[in-house]
Amino acid sequence: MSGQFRVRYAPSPTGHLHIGGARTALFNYLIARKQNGQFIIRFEDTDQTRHMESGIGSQLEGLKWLGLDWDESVDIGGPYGPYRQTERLDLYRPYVEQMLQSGHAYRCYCSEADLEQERAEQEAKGEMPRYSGKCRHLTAQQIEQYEAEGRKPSIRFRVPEDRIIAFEDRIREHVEFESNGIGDFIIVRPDGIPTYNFAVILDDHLMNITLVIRGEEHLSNTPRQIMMYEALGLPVPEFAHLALILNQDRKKMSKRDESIIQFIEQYRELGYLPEAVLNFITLLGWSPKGEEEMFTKEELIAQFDLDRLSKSPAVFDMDKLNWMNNQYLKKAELSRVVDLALPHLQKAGRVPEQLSAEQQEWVNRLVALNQDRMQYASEIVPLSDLFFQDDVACENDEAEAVLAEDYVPVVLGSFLSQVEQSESFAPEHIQPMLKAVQKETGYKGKQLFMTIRVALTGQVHGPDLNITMYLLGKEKVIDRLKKLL
RNA sequence: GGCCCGUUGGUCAAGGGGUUAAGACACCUCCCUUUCACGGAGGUAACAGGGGUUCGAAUCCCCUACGGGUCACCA
Repeated sequence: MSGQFRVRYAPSPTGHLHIGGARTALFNYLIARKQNGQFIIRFEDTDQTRHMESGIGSQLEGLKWLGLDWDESVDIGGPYGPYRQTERLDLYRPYVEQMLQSGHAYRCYCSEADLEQERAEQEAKGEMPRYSGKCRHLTAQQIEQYEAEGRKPSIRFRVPEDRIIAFEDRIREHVEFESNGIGDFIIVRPDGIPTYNFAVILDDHLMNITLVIRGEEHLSNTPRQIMMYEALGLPVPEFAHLALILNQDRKKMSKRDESIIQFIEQYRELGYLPEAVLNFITLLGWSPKGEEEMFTKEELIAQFDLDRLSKSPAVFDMDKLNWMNNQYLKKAELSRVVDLALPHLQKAGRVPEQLSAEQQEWVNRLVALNQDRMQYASEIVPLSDLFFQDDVACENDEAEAVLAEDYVPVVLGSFLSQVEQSESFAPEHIQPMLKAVQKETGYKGKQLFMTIRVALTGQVHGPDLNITMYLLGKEKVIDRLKKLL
């Protein structure tokens, strides 16, 4: 099994799948498939206080929706399981022992309150908070006394002094840190559960991970991890640190930030197409070789390349995502778009839960009419407003100006009588009526079409007029025309 | 504040010593269309600033500025 290419996505299950997490997972996935390696999903749930059981299912579902699949994880198992850290506690124990025995780690009896006070004092003095190392050299008697007091120790890693920790990041290239800038950090909590920094290296080692692709926020954890690998005599994997995704204000996205839709789940709900979201996210921090940028998952796998990942952060551009989703929506099967759009119409109370055959047909036509202009499926609701309004109001001055022309009554009157006399109101029969109006009144082009469009919809922009009228229905058309005459 | 990372149009970005500095989104113009939209063709717009190195710097080096990350018993 050694010599294989193995990567992993290791989220903490604290909530839904985030754009940033999705991208990290995606890059891991793409390179794994490209290299014929394995893609593992592991859950880092050692923080009991923040644990959310639903997080695991939700993360996996989000990834599945995007079209990813994996070789090993909690749902399908695998030879390196279990795949959640709280189930791997026994596996970590020997390494803790080894650390303690070799002197690379020591017990620290400081309570959280002690540490907080220490931090406060340091801050008061204008120093930066950092563990003082006061438990580094406890005597046997001190330890005995602490134990007698019932204190539970945490275990700290003894950071070596005067070391330079250097590594070759696949994205950042040469990076180095001084060990002196790093305080002794906790690797096992008093309750025996290891902290993230310790558990990751053990899992990555135990799971034979060869390349760690993760967000830039982990870059400064890397020297800590390398020191631990070395203390345990374990091989160090390769690293690739991805630049972050920023919001429109060029800030890291915070959970509360509403300027941007952050969770994959929300895109699904709004009726985005997974292949569009996948395509778009890939382009955040990665660029293809040529000029083409619309890719299927398979094409992305073939093209993906670590060397083309960007070092600088990317701003999430909603406009472009919407454009791209529209591109995919236009090419999608109508029935698929209908399936996405219908629930939104039902939720808005526009059509009933149970549709008659005619209603279904009406919805199909409505969606087809708007398929080219929808950015995402739930937009069908605002786009269909005009069919459900009792009173048609001009949307703006431009529209009002159209109806203010002196030929308006002539055109509308002529068209009204055409409609009233018509036997069929099918789209193909509407066209001849317009011709007749043109012949009768002499008005054509903008003067004819725009007048009728604004009269019936209040808008100067809109979808195909004949079909709009057909979907509106003869009664409503007559009704709206009469109101203006 | 220390440490680390970054900086090409409004946004995504290519380009890594010699280029008219690509392409995409957005925006604008024109064409097509008896309306609207689609589509097509164009256009505006960028190497953060200052020093070096070099015949020559967007590309290499240094400094400054700005942005970000991190300094937890969070990941």
